[in-house]
Amino acid sequence: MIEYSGQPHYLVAVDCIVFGFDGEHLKILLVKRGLEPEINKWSLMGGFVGPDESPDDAANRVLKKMTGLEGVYLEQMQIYGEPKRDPIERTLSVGYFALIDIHKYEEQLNDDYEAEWFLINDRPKLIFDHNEMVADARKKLRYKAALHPILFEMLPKKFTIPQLHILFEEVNDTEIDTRNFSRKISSTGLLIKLAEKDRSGSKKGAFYFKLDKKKYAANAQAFLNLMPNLKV
Amino acid sequence: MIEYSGQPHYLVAVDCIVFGFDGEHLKILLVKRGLEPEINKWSLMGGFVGPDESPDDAANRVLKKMTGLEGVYLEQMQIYGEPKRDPIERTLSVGYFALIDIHKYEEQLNDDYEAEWFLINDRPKLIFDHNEMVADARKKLRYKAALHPILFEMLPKKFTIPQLHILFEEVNDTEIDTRNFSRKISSTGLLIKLAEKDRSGSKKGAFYFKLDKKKYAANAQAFLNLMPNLKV
DNA sequence: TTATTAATTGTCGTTTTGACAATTAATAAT
DNA sequence: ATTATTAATTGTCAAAACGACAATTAATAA
Repeated sequence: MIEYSGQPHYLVAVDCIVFGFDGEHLKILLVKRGLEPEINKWSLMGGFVGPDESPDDAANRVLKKMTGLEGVYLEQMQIYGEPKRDPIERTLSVGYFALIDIHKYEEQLNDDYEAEWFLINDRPKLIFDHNEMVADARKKLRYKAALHPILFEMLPKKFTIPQLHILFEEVNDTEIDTRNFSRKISSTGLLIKLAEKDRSGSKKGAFYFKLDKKKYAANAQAFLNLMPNLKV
Repeated sequence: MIEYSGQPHYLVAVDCIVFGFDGEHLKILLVKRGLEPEINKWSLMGGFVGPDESPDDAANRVLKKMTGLEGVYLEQMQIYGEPKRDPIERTLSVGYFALIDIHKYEEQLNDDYEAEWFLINDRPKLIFDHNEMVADARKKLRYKAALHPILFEMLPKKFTIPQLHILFEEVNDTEIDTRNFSRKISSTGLLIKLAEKDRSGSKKGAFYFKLDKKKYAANAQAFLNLMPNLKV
């Protein structure tokens, strides 16, 4: 068999920044690393890319293994490839960010892996360059969410406008006028109002909405301007 | 030395989609592949990631080697990692797109490498998954250029609004109203009008402009809405 | 019955957008 | 020298979007 002679070979891994929303704050899912070095330290969930899978496949596999979830929103971020980033041997890692419904996860919790949710603003120090990855993922999430309706991925099927509002504020770390927000979200035409109300949060109660999946699919690539003062 | 035992190792490469603009059309720079398999077939310029460099470093090195240019606009696109994408042995490739001033390149042309500019819409079939990479790069270029002032990177230091206008139309494959375009570009405040005129294109002549580099740097991350009908 | 609270709908002046017209500065033709 | 021609530039205006802010509504608690 022919080979590209003399070229160096490296390990290739994937690391996933898993975002969730508990109704109040943005969270990320971390695991305790299971191998040396830095064993038992907090890290992103990751794994090596196997011989018969693409990095995308690997990310989905890792996510399935550690959360039990399939078909989650997963997006390739960038590659991390500094020569010395892994002290043992050279490993390039493809960073992904994932958006999941935090409640869905709790149901399917897999206790084999020590996974835990942390507030994005109060998380432990992570191994290697994982801290940088989280910072990058957060930026990318903001960027993407300002233009595309992806934050729904972190909410249950039925959700209220106030819930969505808090989520947007959390992701963007800013206050958004409640009244203008409702109007903007409504104008996207992506939501279908349900008859049912959520009475847990207030006396009046807030109507539940669900995604119009057809329109959502059609608008996944469209530019939407979902944030005020988008133009600096 | 400790190793991650039993994990497979792969080759890691970079491939660059180099965009240029000749005043009329969008072009890409291709090279004739110098090694087996598919030797002498047209391909993107690429190379393996060396042991002491990051993928970003490698992309810059390849670009320098094949075009003579340094400090060009280079952006990581995504990783291509299907197991069978390279028939010889498994190679993952990080795709980059680059924007260069086509005239700058001509000056520094390096004849050691058989590089040639092709119209983006009339290019030869490329090896492996390079055709897919070009398609992806084009999409990404459109996306990015709709929001951020990056197309200037393909123009000379002095350029006219009509030149910029044609470039925008080329990249987006659409017609843009000349009058609204000038106004929008002016309103960004990124351009400085020069006293000199370009008289080659018309009787009246068009004023030259140059970038306000300070404002350009400040707006590199800002959202600008540079395309009409951005919202679908 | 009233006070309270949060959700929802409404108002309005300003800015942006995009379709379209008029003017201007040069050269080429008469 | 005057006029026609051409492309660059500036201008107009109605519709839509934006964003600051107020009023109303539907429930519960006092």
